[in-house]
Order: sequence, then structure tokens, then C-alpha cells
Amino acid sequence: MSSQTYSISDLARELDITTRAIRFYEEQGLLSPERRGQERIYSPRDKVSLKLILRGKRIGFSLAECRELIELYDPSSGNTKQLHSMLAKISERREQLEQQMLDIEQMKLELDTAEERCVQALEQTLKSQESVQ
Amino acid sequence: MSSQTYSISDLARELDITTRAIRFYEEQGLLSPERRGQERIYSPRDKVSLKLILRGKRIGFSLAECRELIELYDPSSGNTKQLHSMLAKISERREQLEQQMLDIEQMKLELDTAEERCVQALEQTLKSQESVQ
DNA sequence: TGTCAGGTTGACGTTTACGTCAAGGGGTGT
DNA sequence: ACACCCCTTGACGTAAACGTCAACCTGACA
Repeated sequence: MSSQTYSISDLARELDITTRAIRFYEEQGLLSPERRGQERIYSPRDKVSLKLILRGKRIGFSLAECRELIELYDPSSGNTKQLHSMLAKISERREQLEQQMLDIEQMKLELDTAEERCVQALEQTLKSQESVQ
Repeated sequence: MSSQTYSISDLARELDITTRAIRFYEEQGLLSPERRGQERIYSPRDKVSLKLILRGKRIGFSLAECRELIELYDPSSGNTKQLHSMLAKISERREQLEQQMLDIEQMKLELDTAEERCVQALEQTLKSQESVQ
């Protein structure tokens, strides 16, 4: 049952980021791995947090926003006021995600028309080449 | 049929960004409005580009990426090699958008579980309050 | 004829998210 | 004993995306 642990370079390799980045996330309060002496020892939970960070970054979240998400995931901090503000933040995030979905759908449509124009332009150049031969 | 035009502050107001930002986008080659003397005169097309930029930013695109998108929208540049590389870029973007969709779906799930935990914690505190009375 | 709102070009400052050394500690194989 | 290898903490550098002046022009209006 000995829960798995990782070194910093283990995670760096596996998640394809630099150790510097990982330490930076810790500096910014997004991680707080155990220590064995000086060395950082990462738990599976830390790894989950890191994945959450990377996912957040892919959709344009700042590290501060990622930190909030991680904190939302935290089972500690339990007074009623905080819980309500958490719920508020969660629904804010949800709205943001909805907006991003819409943005992405729109982008896809634009890629469709851009692609169509490309294809038509290609067909055009093919035709004019045929007419030369 | 006199196509509408906008001043820089018109667009800034309407799109809720600063004039500085708009000028910066021009510096970076994302816009190239007409000029009347010194003054910038923006066309509806420029406005579309600006909206595309803002949409791009909302989903975490860099300005360089936004510029590529705008260039994809451009009907000029028509040699075959370029057209093929355009098509390649388009499909790259599409893959990226797909990934972002997945990321967002995943985020939503995580918000769901975070919300659930919040609600349960709230119910818990309510129960303990009842048991006191 | 002032002055005022809105436009312009620098040019430097700032925040975010790391990259890139430098200098050193600690275990381990030879 | 020494050579690696991986780890650590500074500390400074950097790219992106603007913010924030400063200094200046310009047409309109009292």
C-alpha cells in the first residue's frame, strides 16, 4: 500500500515540462510537495495537480486561476462563508468554460470556411494549368 | 453603400479594450487599418479581425497564433505550396481546438466533483448545527 | 483666439511564466 | 579519493502583452 512517489525529474520527464517550471509552480503556491531533507518528494496527488495546471494552461488559464482550481479541489478549509464563495467561483469558472466552448465552436467554423477557400483556390490553379496544356 | 468606418476609440469602446492594445495589435501585424492623414480608420473587416483576436485570446491563443488565423482568413497569397501549408496549419489548429474541447470537458467534470464536495460539506455543517439545537 | 476632446508617436515600466547560469550538497560506482 | 549524477537555492535574463506617461498635432466650438 506504499503510495507511489516521484522525484522532480520523474515528473518533468513524464509530463514533458522542465524542473524549473515545477519549482516555479511551487513558488507560486500551486504545489507543496513533501521533503526528504532538501529533496522534493511528489505524491500522486501532486501529479494530479500538475496535470490540472497543464490542462489549465492549454486553455489559457493563468497560474493564478489554476491555483484557484486546485484550491477548489482541496477538502480542507470548511467554513460556510468560504464554501459559498467556492460555489460562486465554481459557477464563474463554469460560465467561462461555456464561453470558451462557444469560442472554439466559432473558431472551428472559421477554419471550415478558410479551408474551403483554400481548396477552391487550389482547384482554380489546377483548372488554369489544364487549360494551358 | 458607403461602408462603415470606425475610429480607434469607437472600437475600443465597443470591444472593451484599450486603444493602446489596438495599436499594439497593429504593431504586431495583426491589423493594418487605412489612414486619413495620421488618423487610423478602421473598416468592418478590421473589426472582424479584432473580434477574432479577442476570441483567440479567450481560449489562450498567443497574438502570433491569432495573426496566423487572420492570415488564413486572407484571400490573397495564392501559390500552391502556400495553399498546402495553409491547409496543414488549418488542420493543426483544428486538432488543437479538439484538445481544448477535451480539456474543457475534463475541467467541467472536475468542477462537478468540486461542487459536490462543497455541497456535502455545507450539508454536514448544517446537520451539526441542527444536532446542537 | 484659446481650449478642449480625441488622435499620434516614442519610450520606458510592469506582470507573467518561465529560461539560464552559478555555486554548492549528497549519494554512488570505481 | 574522485568523478558523476541528481538535487538544491539564489539571482539575473527574457519574451509577450500590454500600461503609462510625455510631448505633440488638429479640428471643432464658445
